[in-house]
Amino acid sequence: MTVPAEAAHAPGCAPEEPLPRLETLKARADFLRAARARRQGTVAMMVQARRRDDGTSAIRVGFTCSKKLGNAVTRNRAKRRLRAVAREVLPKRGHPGWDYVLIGRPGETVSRPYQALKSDLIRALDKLHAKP
RNA sequence: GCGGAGGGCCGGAUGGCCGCGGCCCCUGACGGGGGUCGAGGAAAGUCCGGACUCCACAAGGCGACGGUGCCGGGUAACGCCCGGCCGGGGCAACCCGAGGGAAAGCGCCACAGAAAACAGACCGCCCCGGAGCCCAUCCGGGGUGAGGGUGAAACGGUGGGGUAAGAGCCCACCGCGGGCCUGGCAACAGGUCCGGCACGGCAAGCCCCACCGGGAGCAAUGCCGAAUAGGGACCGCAUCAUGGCCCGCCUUGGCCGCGCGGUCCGGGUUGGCAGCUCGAGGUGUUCUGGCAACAGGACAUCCAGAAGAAUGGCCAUCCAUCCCGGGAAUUCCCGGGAGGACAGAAUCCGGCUUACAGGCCCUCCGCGCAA
RNA sequence: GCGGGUGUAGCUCAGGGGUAGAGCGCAACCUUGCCAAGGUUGAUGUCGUGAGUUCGAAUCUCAUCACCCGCU
Repeated sequence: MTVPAEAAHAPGCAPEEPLPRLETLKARADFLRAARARRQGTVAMMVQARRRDDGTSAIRVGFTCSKKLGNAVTRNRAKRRLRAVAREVLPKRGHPGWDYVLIGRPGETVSRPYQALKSDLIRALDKLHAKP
């Protein structure tokens, strides 16, 4: 369990080797393709993942927070927390050449403690990658 | 001290690590580094008013449709703001009011009641004549609208005189209407004289009067690139009926379509750039005019521009606030815990409305106490 | 950004100033050996919320909330 130790000095950690860059998913079609591929729900979010098989190696990630989350302020807050946790986890745990979509859930995405949110994403990624 | 009225302001602070968007500079090809700026009083609802852009462009009249509605002022404009008037509420400070016209017309006023709008008269009251010995009662004729009960509202109200009984029939006051005078720019107020009741309510029912309004909206609109043959633009010639030109009709112009020829662009879809942030600008101090809204001037200072959409994530301490335990009869101290309102720019301004934990300041009113 | 519509009984909807209604559903009873159907009777409402106009508002006016639908 490296999570507590990592959290202790996580803010200042300098990466040894250059981690793969994150790109933002923007086109509606990419979201629809990811939704048809693998998905895994957790307490605070739904994670969708898809291997692109187009030869490129970038990790792309998109975020969805619908009106069910609440008004504009809570939607923005949910999306920013998802973005923060993705930026911290995906470069190390994500697979190159995959697309990921993180979907916020009402209440939990905003109110869940940050460390729990983070372990939710790690556990979801492990399950998604383990699937055939 | 208690209770109340009006107005204004703030709406967490500091630090650390990791990040985001615009602009500038340096280094330089993917990139990296530095500097600087980066949400609100409501950014919200989209309820009004504008700026700006386009709609093939205008001028005038009539009519629809929509809006506004005491008076004066402010403003680019407004349905906003300021001052005043009138009506209503409150002991008061003060608050509330879609507040033009009901003798231009139409309509409605359920139930109850004799009668609901313009006159009439159900129970009554009174007089005369007759029937009846008289009374009671009945019949006929006439006067009356005082009394009764209904209703939200009943044909001016109260008091007195008067009368057969009554009645603005007469008188006083109030109310209503009209004339004149005074004050005021005006709404209106005050005074005086006359009339002698003749005009119930509803116009947020239709309506009448006055004033205002062309339509759409930055996803407007302009430009560039890729791509593709069904579309479109322009010019010239021809030209008849008719249709259309962002509510209808009319008048005066103007334009478009149908056919032939020529030239040019290139639909859907998708991407980029401009519009795009400096404007009736904001904030602070101050001067002049004004009761004020506001106007004019001086100085200083500030300026978010994204586009799956930045302005953040996490942590610590402090500050409000609350809870628990302990010491002191509350306030005070110590320890622990909880914990931060409503809410996120999307072309830009001026308003209105709505949401909002907690806190601060100023002015005023009533009551009580002390001096 | 612009525009439109709806809100009434558990459900679907009428009613457009004068006592809130219909159908389905629900409950009780009758009928039947039992059930269904049928019949009789009954209960049920802050008329989304708050102000205003009016003697009187589900209805008219204003504000507000929620939901739905168009156009670009």
